Amino acid sequence: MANEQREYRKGNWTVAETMVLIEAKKMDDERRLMIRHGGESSSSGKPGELRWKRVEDYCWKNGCLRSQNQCNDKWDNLMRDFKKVREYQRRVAVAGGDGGGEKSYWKIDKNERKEHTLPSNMLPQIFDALVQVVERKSQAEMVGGSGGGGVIVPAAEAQTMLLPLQPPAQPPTRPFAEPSFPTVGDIIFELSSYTPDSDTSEHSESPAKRRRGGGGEQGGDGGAGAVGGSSLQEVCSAISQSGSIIAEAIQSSEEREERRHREVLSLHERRLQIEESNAEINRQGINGIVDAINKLANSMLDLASQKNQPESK
DNA sequence: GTCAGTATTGGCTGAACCAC
DNA sequence: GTGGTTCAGCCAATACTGAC
Repeated sequence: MANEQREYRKGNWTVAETMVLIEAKKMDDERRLMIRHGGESSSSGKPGELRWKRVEDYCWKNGCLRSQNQCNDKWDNLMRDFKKVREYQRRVAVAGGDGGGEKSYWKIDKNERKEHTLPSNMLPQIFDALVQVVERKSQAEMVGGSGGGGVIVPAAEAQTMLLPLQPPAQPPTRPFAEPSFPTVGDIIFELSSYTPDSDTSEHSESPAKRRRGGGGEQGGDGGAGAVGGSSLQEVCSAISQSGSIIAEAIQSSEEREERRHREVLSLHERRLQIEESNAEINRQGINGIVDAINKLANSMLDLASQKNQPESK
């Protein structure tokens, strides 16, 4: 089907393209999970149906004209940056948040980010989208287990969901936003990182990370957050679970909305195409009729002139 | 057990951009 | 013009997963 030669776009990825890629990856993850959990016949292994090809196709359908290799590479780079930021945010949370020495990633400037070897320009909306994909994936992979796990609620989402009375301070697309008001997301972040089974992503986290084993520097896995009383743990995990439930509800409703929006757009496009082709058909039809009438008129004139001639003689 | 596909990470290069 | 930075793109290495 997609055998035609595609002309792939080059150059920097726009935010829109990146969001499409993240969406594509999310869809693909969902699809694979469905397959894995028996939702579909396990045709996942079709040799011809390569994963990144599907991602590429999805991207093309949504206006992101990149090749599967480009998508793969971009995703790699995205994940690298994302993990750095996420790790930093966790450290900040564990160290006591803004009260302590370190500030949230979103509150530090470019130079400070550089000092921490963090990406200088990770956008909150992209980070949020990645949080949704990564956390959902790791959660889904744990399904069957307690399922609880600490969910990292994206900063922007947490703000909208827990502070409904906030004025619409954040425009739909935040150019290079640094959330200026208190980041509830960070608070949830903090809570999430305290949950007993906090490191949700560590479970799914890279085989490679495991392979590089030892991972010396990050020694502070799991147990690092040794929190005092078990009651505190319970409260934290309860809050975190509630947060995850709310986040999931919001997320699924957003997804539905988005899907509907896309359907409406594609319907609109199809309608325009049909209208255009109708107009074209009408034009051709009218032209045909005009031609026919002209021919008829001509032949009538000919006929009339022929009839007139013998009489005149 | 083998193999193909995939995920992840690290390293490198080249182009584009920016500050000086 | 030059040097530094960022990012896309490419490659290699390693390990996991699922099919056979």
